[in-house]
Amino acid sequence: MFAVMKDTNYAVKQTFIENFFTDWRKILGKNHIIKKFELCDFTPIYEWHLREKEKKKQMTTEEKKALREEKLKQEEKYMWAVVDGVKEKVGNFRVEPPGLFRGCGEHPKMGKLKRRIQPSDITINIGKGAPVPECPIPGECWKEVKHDNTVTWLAFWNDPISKKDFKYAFLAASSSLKGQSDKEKYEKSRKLKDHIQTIRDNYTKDFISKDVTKRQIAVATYLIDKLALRAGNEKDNGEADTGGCCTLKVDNVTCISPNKLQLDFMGNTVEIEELVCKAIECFHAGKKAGAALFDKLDTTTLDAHLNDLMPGLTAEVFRTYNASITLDGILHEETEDGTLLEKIDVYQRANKEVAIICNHQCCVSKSHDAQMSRVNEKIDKLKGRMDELKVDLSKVMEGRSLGNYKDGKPKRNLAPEIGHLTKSTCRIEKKISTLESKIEKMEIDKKIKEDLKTAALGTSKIKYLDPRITLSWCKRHEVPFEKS
DNA sequence: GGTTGAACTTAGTATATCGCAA
DNA sequence: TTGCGATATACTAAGTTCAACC
Repeated sequence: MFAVMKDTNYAVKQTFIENFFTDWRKILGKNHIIKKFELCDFTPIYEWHLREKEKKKQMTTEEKKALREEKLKQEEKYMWAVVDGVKEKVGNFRVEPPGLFRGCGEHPKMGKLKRRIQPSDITINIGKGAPVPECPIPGECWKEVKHDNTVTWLAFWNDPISKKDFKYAFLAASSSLKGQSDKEKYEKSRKLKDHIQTIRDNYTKDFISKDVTKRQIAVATYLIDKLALRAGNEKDNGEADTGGCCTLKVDNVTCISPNKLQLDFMGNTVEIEELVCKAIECFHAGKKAGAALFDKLDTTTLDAHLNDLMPGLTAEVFRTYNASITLDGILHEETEDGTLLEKIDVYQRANKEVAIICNHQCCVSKSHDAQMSRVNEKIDKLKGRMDELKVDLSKVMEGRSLGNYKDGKPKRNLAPEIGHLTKSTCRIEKKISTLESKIEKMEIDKKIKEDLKTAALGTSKIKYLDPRITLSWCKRHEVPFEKS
């Protein structure tokens, strides 16, 4: 497990190594010859792993296909569950295999061994009288078989890394159960549309409330609405150190008077209301680094307040609402009668805008730099060609010969006689202008690529954009749904 | 009224697959 | 046909919410 991770940056992190070695030594036992991590050479195992990977890569398409079909055949019987008489797809029917825990950020438990899950760890939830799924390991049995029809999970086990956490087997996202709850989510966010003006008026008033708690609630709601922050629950020590709105520390937030704000986990400074800036400066006063910005606030308090404003309103609803309405707005404003590609481009840009609002990030891809320099090369080449054309143009203007190409062949003289001057300069000029727009387009593409190297579009599309907005736009503008 | 914990949603990453241009 | 980049999917960690409990 460790050797396979040799080329990741986990393998060089002290916490990761320490946690890994502690757990490994437990397995090795006190008297084992292996005592020091530094003396272990994992290279042979790593090289074996690389060879196996290469073997897999070398397989022909048919071999891969056969393998896939064989796997599918074996899994078929685990892929479905009958719920209220309807066959539904199961999301995850495999337990998490053993491995080394990979937490996000500087997680204190990274590298710990995630042990194998046994049938005796697993609780099954099925209908009363339904046949109990056969335990796949002979001689072992399930921890428990329950018949709870008030929950949607099919099975669960305790997370071996964080004992108090559970891992569940649920139905797939395409199941009617998940679809139904998705629909309810989007209906709720549509309902917010009818309340949003009142809510915004309300918190704007409270920016200057004498009551500190009220003022903190107002500013927190504003940040959630305006910057699409997530709620920010308290977490135990021993978990990843990340934060949302309610857990903001004074050092996460810098005010730039009179109306700008810098959040350390977001790239740019953002423009905010001056009164919000003043309020935040006030919340800062007298606090040391590491202190909570909203000391009078937690998610329970905040959600209670939101629930008063609109039944069922929570912090997350603002994100869904703002994401979906942004998509709708951009699609309405910017879609023009154009080619299919142009329409899809509008959709993409709207999607990207939403991803930026929701701060959906990803790592820069390994090949990003290489891709960029390839684009740069292409642009340079085109620019070189452009310079040549310009020289040609001036020569033609002066009635001179164009000379030869590098390979010695004479350049096609576009204007052998002065009489054709206008026509030939036109042709060169036209070439120059198409080249110009080509370069321009590439420069724009390059900029977009660079700007969005850390933006992930998938999450907002699946979790925050009401599919009905996309569907109706597709219908209106004759774009096939699967292209959006 | 605050705390805890169960259940469920959201998020990011590794990997597989797709689709298009060279 | 191939190889690359874009896109989809699988996986699992991290987060939210709500209700039970004390």
